[in-house]
Amino acid sequence: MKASKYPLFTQKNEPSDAEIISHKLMIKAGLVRQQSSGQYSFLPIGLRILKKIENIIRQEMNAIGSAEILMPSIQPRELWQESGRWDDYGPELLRLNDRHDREYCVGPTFEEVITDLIRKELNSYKQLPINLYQISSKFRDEIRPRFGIMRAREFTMKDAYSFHMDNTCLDEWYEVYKEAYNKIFTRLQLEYTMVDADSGNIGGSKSNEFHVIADTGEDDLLIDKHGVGINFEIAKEKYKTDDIEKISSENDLIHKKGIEVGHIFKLGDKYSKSMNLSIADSENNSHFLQMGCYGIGVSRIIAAAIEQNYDANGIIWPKSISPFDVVLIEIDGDKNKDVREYSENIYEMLIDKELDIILDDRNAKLGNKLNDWELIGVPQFIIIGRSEAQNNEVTYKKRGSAEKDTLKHDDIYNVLTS
RNA sequence: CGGGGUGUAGCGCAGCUUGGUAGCGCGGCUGGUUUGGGACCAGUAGGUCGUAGGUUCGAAUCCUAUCAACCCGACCA
Repeated sequence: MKASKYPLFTQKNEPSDAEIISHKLMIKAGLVRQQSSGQYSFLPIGLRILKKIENIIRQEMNAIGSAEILMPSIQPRELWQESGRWDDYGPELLRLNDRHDREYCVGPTFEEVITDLIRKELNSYKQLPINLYQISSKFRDEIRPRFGIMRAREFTMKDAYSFHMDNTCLDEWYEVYKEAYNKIFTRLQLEYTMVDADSGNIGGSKSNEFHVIADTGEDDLLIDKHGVGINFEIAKEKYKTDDIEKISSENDLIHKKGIEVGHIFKLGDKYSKSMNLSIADSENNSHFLQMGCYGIGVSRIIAAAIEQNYDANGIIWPKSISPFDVVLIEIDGDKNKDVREYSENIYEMLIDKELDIILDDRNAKLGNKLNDWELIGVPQFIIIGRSEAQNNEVTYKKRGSAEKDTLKHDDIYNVLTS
């Protein structure tokens, strides 16, 4: 990727309608642009980050044997009436009619659609368990969207669904997903915690939330010394008081703010019963399937990661989700043929080694380039000017540190990947 | 939905109190001088002041309505 041909949309001025740091930086660094309330276009850099997160999730879902599918976002009223949620879900469900005046909603979640799919496809209990997931756009008509993509109306979510013959199997798979979630958030290099949670209008018997810890989080968490936590919403019921300070001091719990980025549920037979998803066992006795569902707010993770990783100059991406592994900045390459050629050589060499690299060959000053990439948050810089080109070396710098090191040509790759 | 403030150039803002037909910074474009951490000089383009109506000789400015996005609250995987 060459910056001269790659549209960057960084801006110097603070956006006027952004309140929290992640929102401000996402606008300034040119990751997203607002289209209307709670709806954002992803610009090239923003989409690269989204795809990096998606791919980590995809790999870990595939690793546990969950298979990727894709379902339609516009869903017929009939399915939602079967589950009872056409009436229960409320105004957050965006409803619309087609040209034949048939009623639909824009999917905020997909229990109905996938339950319908499985009841049509499932022939035998021997096919169970079934584990499927998708990564797609969801729409929730929030009362008040806010904080940029943090609480958007349209957002990218990974939702997985599991189908089981019995509770024991559901319990086992619930733990498998839980473990996969721990792997995902560890790979994303985020400080996070899992808490017991309220299952809300998704329903079911048990649920756990995964929160990225951040002061700007909208959820109150109570965490014990082993890192095990509970959402304040259910702590209120458990301890029969609304006083969060009282609960935390009396029970030796630490109060922290969290951004909910994942939520897993044991649904039990809520949807299989209402939508009649059942199968005969080996003795020909019919059973409603046990279900689980497992969500991750993919786009929200971008904002959450920024809330945890930034400084006065901009974003600082964890290596795992940075839009690029490294930016190669040439100084006056447009005027100095040696610099340009040498930069291109280094660039080609690193591409061959499959690093995600962008060569900033724009006709701009060094300070401008550095400021752009510090704002965007790429974790590693290689700088090439006249002296580097002459001496067959490069200047290496990490995001967030003022220190600059000189690297010999042969050491570049090792340092970048260490 | 209740409360609050806000809509003026791509972005950030001033002008409004006290009506006289728009200005600043950033960004853009052209030329020149610069160039190892956001350069400087000169020139230049870009806005029927959210929209509609009203008052007035005259409205960005006053009045009414309306729309939009933002903040607080209720609500929310």
